[in-house]
Amino acid sequence: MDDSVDRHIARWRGKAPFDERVEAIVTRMQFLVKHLAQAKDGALAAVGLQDFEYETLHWLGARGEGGRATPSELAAELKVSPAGMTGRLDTLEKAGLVRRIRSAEDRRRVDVELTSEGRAIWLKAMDLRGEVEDAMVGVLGPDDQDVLAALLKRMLLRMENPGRA
Amino acid sequence: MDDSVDRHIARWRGKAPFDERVEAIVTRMQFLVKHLAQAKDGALAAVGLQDFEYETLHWLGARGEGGRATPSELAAELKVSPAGMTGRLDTLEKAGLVRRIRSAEDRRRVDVELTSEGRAIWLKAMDLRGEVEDAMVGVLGPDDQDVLAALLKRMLLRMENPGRA
DNA sequence: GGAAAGTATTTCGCCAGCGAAGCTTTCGTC
DNA sequence: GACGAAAGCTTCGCTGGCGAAATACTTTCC
Repeated sequence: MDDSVDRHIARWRGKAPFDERVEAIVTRMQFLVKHLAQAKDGALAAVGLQDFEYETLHWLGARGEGGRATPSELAAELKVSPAGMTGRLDTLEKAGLVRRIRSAEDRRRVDVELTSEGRAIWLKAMDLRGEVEDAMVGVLGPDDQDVLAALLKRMLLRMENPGRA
Repeated sequence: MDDSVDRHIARWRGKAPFDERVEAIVTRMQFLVKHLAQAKDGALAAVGLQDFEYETLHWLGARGEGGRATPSELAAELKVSPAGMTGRLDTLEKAGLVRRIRSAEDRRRVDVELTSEGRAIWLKAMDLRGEVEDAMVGVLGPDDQDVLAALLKRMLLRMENPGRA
C-alpha cells in the first residue's frame, strides 16, 4: 500500500538527481505534522483552545505548580520568535489563562505563570489532544514507538547542536 | 545526552497523566519540521525562493516535462487549502516561474505548468535544499533511514486513510 | 559618576494561510 | 432545453508569526 509520498516519489523517479530515502522521510514528517495540527484544531475546539494556545500552556504547565517562565525561555523552547511569543501571551492573558508579572529584582524581565483557570483548561485539553496523537502513533506497537523516538532524537540532537560530529 | 524534548518531559513527569512515548515522538517531529523550515529558508535565499515556493515547484516538477497539474490537485497533495494554493500560484506566476492555462474542454479548470525558468530554479534549489535535509537525516545510516521511513509511512497511511483498521 | 554597550520585551509593518462567500462553468434531471 | 445543484477557482476578511526597530532597564568600562 502506497501513501501520497510514495506516489510523489515514484512520479519523478529518474527525472532529477535526488536521495529518495531522505525525501521520503522529510516529506512524511512534514505531512504528519500538518495532519496532526489540523486534526488537533478540531479536537481542541471543544475547550475553545487553538493549537498554539495549547502548546504554550503545555510548556508552561510543565514548569511545575506556579508554571513560571520568561517569554524568552518559552520562545526558545517552542522555537518561536520573541515577537511571536508576545502575541501568544497577549491572547492567553486576555483569555485569563496566563498572568504576566514584572520581575522585582530585574525589571527588564517578565515572568509568566498559569492562572488556575489556565491550568484547569490545560488539563482538560491534554486528554483531547492525547486521543488525536494516540490515533496516529498508536498504529505502532510500544517497541516500534521506542525505535522511532530514538531515531528522531538522534536527528534532533544534531539540529540542536550543529557543532557536534 | 538529552535533547530539549527529554528535558521537557522530565520536567513534568508525574505531574500529569500522559503517554511519554507519544509525547516524545510528536514533539520531536514538530521541532524537526520547524528547524528544517528555518534552516531551508536560509539556504533557499541564495536562489531567491521561499520554502513554500520551492515546495510548490517541487510537486509541479514531479509531474513531468510539462509539469502540469490543477490547483486543486496541488492543494490536496500539499495539504494546503484551495485559497492558500491560489495565493502561492499568484506569487509564482508573478515571478514568472509558473504559468496558468485555462483548460479548453472544461473552462472551470485551470492547468498550472512550470515555465522553463521555473524548472531551472527548481533544479538549482533542489541541491541547496538537499544539503540541509542531508545534514539532518544524514546522522542516520542507510538502514536506520529505511526503518524510519517505514515507521513514518505506517503513521501517514493511517492519517490518510482514517477508516482503515 | 556617567556614557556606552548589552539584555529583555514589546511595537510595527508585513506575509502566508484559513474559512466562508462569490463567480463562472458544467452536469443531472425532468 | 432549461433550471437547480455541483464543481473549480478566486476574492475577502482575518489571524498567527516573522524580522526590524523601538522601549525600558541593567551592567560595564573609562
